[in-house]
Amino acid sequence: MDRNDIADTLSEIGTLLELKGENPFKVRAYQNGARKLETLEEDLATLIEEDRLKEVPGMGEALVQKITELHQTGTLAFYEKLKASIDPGLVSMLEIPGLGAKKISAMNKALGIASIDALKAACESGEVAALKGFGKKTADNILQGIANREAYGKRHLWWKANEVAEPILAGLKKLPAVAMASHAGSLRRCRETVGDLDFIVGSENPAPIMEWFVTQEGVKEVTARGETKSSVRFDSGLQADIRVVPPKQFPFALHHFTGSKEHNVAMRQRALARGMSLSEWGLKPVDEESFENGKTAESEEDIFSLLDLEYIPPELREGLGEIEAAESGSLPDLVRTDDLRGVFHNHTTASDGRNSLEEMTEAAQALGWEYWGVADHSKASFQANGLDEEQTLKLAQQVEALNASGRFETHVFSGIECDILGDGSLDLEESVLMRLDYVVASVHISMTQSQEEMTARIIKAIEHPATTMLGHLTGRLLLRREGCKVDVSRVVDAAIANEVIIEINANPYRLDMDWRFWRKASDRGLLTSINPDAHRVEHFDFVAAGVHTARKGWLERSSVVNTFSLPEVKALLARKRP
DNA sequence: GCCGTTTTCGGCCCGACTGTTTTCAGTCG
Repeated sequence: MDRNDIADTLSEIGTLLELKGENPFKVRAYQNGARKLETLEEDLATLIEEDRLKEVPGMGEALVQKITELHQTGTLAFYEKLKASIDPGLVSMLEIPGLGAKKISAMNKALGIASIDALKAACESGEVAALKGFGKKTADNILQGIANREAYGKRHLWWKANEVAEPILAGLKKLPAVAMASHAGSLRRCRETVGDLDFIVGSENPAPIMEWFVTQEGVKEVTARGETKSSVRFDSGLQADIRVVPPKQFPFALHHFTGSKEHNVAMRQRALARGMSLSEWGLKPVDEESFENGKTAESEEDIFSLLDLEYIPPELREGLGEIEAAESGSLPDLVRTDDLRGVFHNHTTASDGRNSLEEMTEAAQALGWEYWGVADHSKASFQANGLDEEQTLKLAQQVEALNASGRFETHVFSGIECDILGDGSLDLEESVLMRLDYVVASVHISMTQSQEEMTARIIKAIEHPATTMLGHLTGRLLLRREGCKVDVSRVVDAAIANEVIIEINANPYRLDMDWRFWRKASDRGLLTSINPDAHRVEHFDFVAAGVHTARKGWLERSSVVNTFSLPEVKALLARKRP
């Protein structure tokens, strides 16, 4: 069993123990162990073989034994026994908001409820409301939760959530009662999808802010309304929370609610090691009763500074080593959207794009870019009006003529998004591909191959002498479709060995290759290009989402080729065109 | 279940909000 499967099993053990009413800290130990396993720097097999797994923080005797058993045999007696003792229906009930292990367990004991359907029936019949500790309101909320789960029980694309959040944040900042305001949570950390929106406001006068917030356009339901904290749900199902705190507390609250949980735990531990207690309320000596005489902070920068740390940008706060890097002054100087000087991988009306070569060039110039590259589809993408050899060369001639005309200051590179066929060969003649400035090789067809087949196929395409970069590695569409199965580590190795760039496809539904792979890959020397995969001029804006992916992957400008100047990029592309 | 020069036992973050209570438990973040 590989480490991700083992991590899933540990996490599930945590959930099952919770339903059993086990010590919450034991539950946390399992969940922490699962996470540690997922983010292991070293190879699990090696660690087990050399008996060094116990050196990983959070891995004690019990976890090491269980992980070893799972790794070597693929099963775990403890887990099988635990699983058999708990009805799987109870586990699914945890997904209903407002229901936790205690209530589920209570209803199970008193009424024998062990499925969401049974729960729904018991709520409707009044049985749940009659239970001690429950009431009509609770039963109604459970029913509402079941209904919401069906209608809304999903995450939201960062891009779309941000479109809702931006006007709210702008509106909040204009309110007279508001001293300062920010978004927080996974939205601020720029995760590819977000569960809900979080807003933190600094103010001495919360009442008018609450009133404004719950009456915003698009608010369908006010799910909580307090003096300093409220929650609303929008038509789209997206939920938004707001918290108002005194201005003095704002930086601490902002830091706390930006998270991640793992980052916060590490920050608190760091504070404790210095005899201090850190929370959303402030930073104070451990032995002080209140935060009244605690440290003051004007901004998040001050909080990090008080703990002898460099400022950690929100995108990095995932508990993946950012605090250690901030301590040693080795945080990356993260790439920014305004570092970009151009983009590759874009489409025009020659294949399935909406705008012409000239319109796209004009838009690229308006963005201040020094260059952009046209990479229309190749003929295997029949549905996208892909180009054959003759059409490809014709488009390249048009590009050449446009550059020569001097109509635009922005230089246009001629490329192609060439399909990687089922056997790993490229869709167009090598002689044609070599005459273009660059080739983006992408998988669009035969997406359901086995991991072994797909990995070999992609590596073969990487080894093709004409390939400049690899397009959307897995082909995933967030919240819609899983990507194809591929051994990322081997693909990255092949790309480095063959001087091939792997793109960050910045389409908000793709963000592929995933940020989780980038830190390690760039450490090994892999370069990327942040590509909007634009099919119309407005899509150039997608690069902002791609930059988030790069930042979450710890990337600096030096790893992102489209931050390079025009001469530098020309030299880079020429490596593949001897 | 993990951890430790204050501890091998007793902590492990804790406050807001909700609903059901009549002073507090459960959930959430």
